[in-house]
Amino acid sequence: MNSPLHVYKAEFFKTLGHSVRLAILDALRDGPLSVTELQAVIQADQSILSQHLAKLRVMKFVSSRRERTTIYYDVPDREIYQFLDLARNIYVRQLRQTEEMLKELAPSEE
Amino acid sequence: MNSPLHVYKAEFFKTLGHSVRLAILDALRDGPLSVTELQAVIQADQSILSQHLAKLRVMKFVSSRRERTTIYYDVPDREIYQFLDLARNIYVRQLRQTEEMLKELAPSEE
DNA sequence: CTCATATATTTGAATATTCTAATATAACAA
DNA sequence: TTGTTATATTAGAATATTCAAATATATGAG
Repeated sequence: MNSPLHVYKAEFFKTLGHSVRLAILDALRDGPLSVTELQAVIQADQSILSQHLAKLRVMKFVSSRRERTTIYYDVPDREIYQFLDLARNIYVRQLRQTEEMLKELAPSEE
Repeated sequence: MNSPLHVYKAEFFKTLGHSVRLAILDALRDGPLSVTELQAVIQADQSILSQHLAKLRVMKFVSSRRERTTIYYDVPDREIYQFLDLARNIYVRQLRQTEEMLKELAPSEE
């Protein structure tokens, strides 16, 4: 049950469980960006961004390459976007379910 | 950047970021199970399981139905399994990458 | 070498999550 | 009613994660 693989799977999802890290992956959808560019797109400061990039690097969601003083981050495994899109389908349905419950609740004010 | 939706997405992944919760979803792959049955399959005690089921319920990964004194849990949105399988493809590749790095390291003992 | 720019790492406090143990609730049987 | 089984919830301690601030490193210019 708590085999290394099970733990690894959990780490995989945990790594995606932060809004800044999701924003980073989103920002890299159309190709590599430098840290400075990421800072501009996502409103987060340098240190925070660097810390989250480190986590994404450890779990191999992103790769980086230096070009002079600039470091470009990239998402080498493009299937991640298919995966994120599938996730979106699911959580949109989950949200709609909640919405419907609220609608049922509102008119009768129960 | 920290819009409610972004936070919600993160919650979605965070909910999957625990080995017991992943084990629960795995156990429910072939149909509903009661809490007692889940306890048998996954080696975790009642309270723990119940707490993790609560989190999965809140995020609508599972639904529950009572039958006399027994409560059966189910995964109503089957697309979740497609999604989990896609995740597996990705993290298996990520693990292989790490494995290759280790192989490169071993022979030369660098 | 010194300075500037870009990025990474470390440290500790703030916050969130998980676990354990105890208690609560719900359904039913006797 | 009392007891029993199945499950849920609560409370607090243990642990993990995040953030902010400070510091470190790497590269290149002058």
